This record gives sequence, structure tokens and C-alpha cells, in this order.
Amino acid sequence: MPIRTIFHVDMDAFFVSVEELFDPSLKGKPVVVGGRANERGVVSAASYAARKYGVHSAMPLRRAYQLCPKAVFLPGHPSRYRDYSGKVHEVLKKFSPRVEMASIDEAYLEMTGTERLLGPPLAAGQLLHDAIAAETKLPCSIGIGTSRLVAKICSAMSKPHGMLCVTPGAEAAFLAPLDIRKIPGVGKVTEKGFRERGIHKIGQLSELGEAYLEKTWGKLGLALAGKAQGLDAGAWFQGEIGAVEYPKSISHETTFSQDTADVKRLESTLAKLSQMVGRRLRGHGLYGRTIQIKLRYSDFSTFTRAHSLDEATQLDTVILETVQKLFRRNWKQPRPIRLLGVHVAGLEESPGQLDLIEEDRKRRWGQALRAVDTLRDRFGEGSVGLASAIGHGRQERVHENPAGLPGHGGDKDE
DNA sequence: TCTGGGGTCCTAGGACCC
DNA sequence: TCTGGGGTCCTAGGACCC
Repeated sequence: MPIRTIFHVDMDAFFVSVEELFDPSLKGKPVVVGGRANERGVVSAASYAARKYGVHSAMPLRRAYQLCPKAVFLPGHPSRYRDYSGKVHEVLKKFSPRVEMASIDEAYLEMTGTERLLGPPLAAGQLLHDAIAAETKLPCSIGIGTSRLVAKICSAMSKPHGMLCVTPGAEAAFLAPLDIRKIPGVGKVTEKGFRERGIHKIGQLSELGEAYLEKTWGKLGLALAGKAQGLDAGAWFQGEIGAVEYPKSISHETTFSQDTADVKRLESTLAKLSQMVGRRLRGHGLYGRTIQIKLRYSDFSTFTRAHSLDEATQLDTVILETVQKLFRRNWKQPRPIRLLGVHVAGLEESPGQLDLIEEDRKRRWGQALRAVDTLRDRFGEGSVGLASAIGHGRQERVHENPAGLPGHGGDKDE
């Protein structure tokens, strides 16, 4: 397998940069996008001038105001951001046929094999940097590596408006002195867990070894062992860049500007959220089977309650009916509510129950297995194997699945 | 410091089935 | 008589990302 070259392109303070395009007077000023200073909400993006005051994304707006009262607070323009995200995407597609927008403001490019056309990675990166600046007037940073993980860490470290490349083979040595928090997937909680055990640097993770990490941290530990070597380990970064995927869930939620126990208000909110979810399901041509509500009370305690339907749906009415039942059963009236949410998962491309042929196959497969079990009970474990396993020698575990028969399905990643 | 909204993935217990 | 051993599905909660 060839050594891959992957670019990670990350727009700098994206929402703020777009706002500056429409109002150049904002340039250089502390700007906070996310809402008004006295609203319930958090910072979506902060300009570098605002960051100097300690303002950063995900910070409550009221806190940002305390830190920097003279900042310009903007609610933002989501449609503009989508628009400019699209423009960036267009530029990226000129550099590689395999582009994956990882979010509205970042993307991965599979650049393996583009050398003859675009030159070595750093030269291609420079061209891309220039092209994005020329065609969108927006600043970005570019990370280059042999995995998504390394490319992403590089783009973060080269901000703002920079570029960083780790050459093949240098990954582990490059990562070793970095703080564990730089690893995507290591957040506050994981960070604390490791710090309490004296683990601060990625190199220390490597020294712990894969076996130990997996034993004590499970899948997370196993993934970290790989990531410390610069590999796209774990479920998160798997798969080809640019592979098309369906959403796995669709949801909408809203936080009231003031907590409320008004039944009319709550129920009409649930109706609206259900409609929004239904509309998006239909937009994707998907049907959902598991309907979930989310309640958050004044003290921020949060509950989810779910119900799975027999048949997947994309109808507002069915969603709302389920949502209402869940709500009436679970709201501790009259506790005021801060947030309501409607969530649909178990998404399928068709509404139907399993079709009848599939159902029948499943039944007969079950019967066949039971017959095998009976024979084994009577004559011993080695007496019966499935046709496809016979002649292959040992067969203490037979997991072959003759074509067409419904199997366990579980051919997930990893 | 009074904490958004839209997602993905993981864990864990219990039901249920063979 | 101190209790199987898979497997899947469902539900709830939580970490994490942008």
C-alpha cells in the first residue's frame, strides 16, 4: 500500500472572516459571532483580536461579554457561511477528485498521486493556499501528513494562515513532544484521566504500549495507541476520503430564552421540532424508526426518552404522536423546562418492515441453525458444520455465512 | 462563567432469543 | 441448586467534535 498524502484544510476564524468580507470595518476588531452579549448561547467564533481577551468558541456569550465588553457581538449569517463553504469546496475540487468536507469550515483532500500534476506536497499546498485566497478572499491553514490525524494536527498548529507538513516516517517523533490534548478525541475528561496518572505528552502514551492502553482504557485506549503513532486509529477517521454517507440521525432542539412550564408553548414547540425533523428526513429520502425527546430543566439536568416504532417513518404526524406520548409520560410537571429536543435515529432508506421474502429467509435460517444445534447436542460439537466450512479443517467456530442468508450484519468498521 | 445546536461514537444493563 | 453462553436489539447517558 502506497504512502498516502493527505491535506487538511481548515478555515481561520471562518464565521468572523466571512462577516469581515461583508463589513470590512470589522477587520482587526474583537468580534464574537454567536448571538447578542446578553443572550443564552455560546460563542461560535471569535476573531483573533477577541481571543486576546480570553474569548474562545463554546464560551457562554455572557462570559465573553464580561471578558471583552467592547467586542462586536453578531448573531451571524448561517446561509452566508454555507455559501462560502461551497465556494471553498469548489476550489478544493480543482486540486483533488477526493475531497471530504468534514464540517462547514474544514476538509480533507486525498492528495496521493497528485505529484506529477501539482508537484511535491508543500508546493501543492502553497498553490492551494493561494487559490483559496484568490477565489474566496478567506484565510485558511493547511496541514499535510500521511494520515488524516497528522494532517489535522498540523493544520491546527499552523494557524493562523499557515502550513505545516510532516514527512513520511517522522510521525511518531513529531507527535511525541506534543500535549495529549492535541489528539482529536481527547477532550477535557480524557485529558484529566491521563494527567492524574502523570501522562501529559503523546510520547508517554507510546511508552505505555498498546496492550496496556487497551486493557485499561478499552477502545479509547486502543485508538490512542494508534494515534500516538500517527495512524487513523479508531472508528472516527476510518474510510476513504470523500466516501458518500447517509446521516445516522437527524435532530432539532431549542433552548427557551426563559425557562417555561406553559403546556401550550411546550407542545407547540414539540410540534414545530417534529415538523422540522420530518422535513429533513423527507429531504434526505430517509425514514426513521427510533424517536427520541430531550428535556432539560432549569438546573441543567437533562433527560432523553426514546421509543422505537415497528416501522420507520418520515411523517410529521407519526413523529409528533410518539413525541407527545414520550413528553406527557416523562415531563415532571410543573417543573420549568429550559430545552426541548426531538431526535430521530435508526434511519433507513425505505419505510417498510423487512420485506416478506427476507422475513421468510430469516425464519428458515433460524430453523436450520436449530437443527444443527440439535445434532450437535446429540453427537458432539464436531459432528456438523455448515456446507461452506466443510473441508476447511478445523471448525470449532463456524461463522461462514452462505450467500443470501441473513447474517449477523455486524460487518462494522474496525 | 449560568452553560447552543447538530452530529458521531462508545458503554452498559436488561430484554429476548436460541 | 446457586445457575451457559452466545448473540442482537433497545434504551439512557456521556464524551467529543465543529
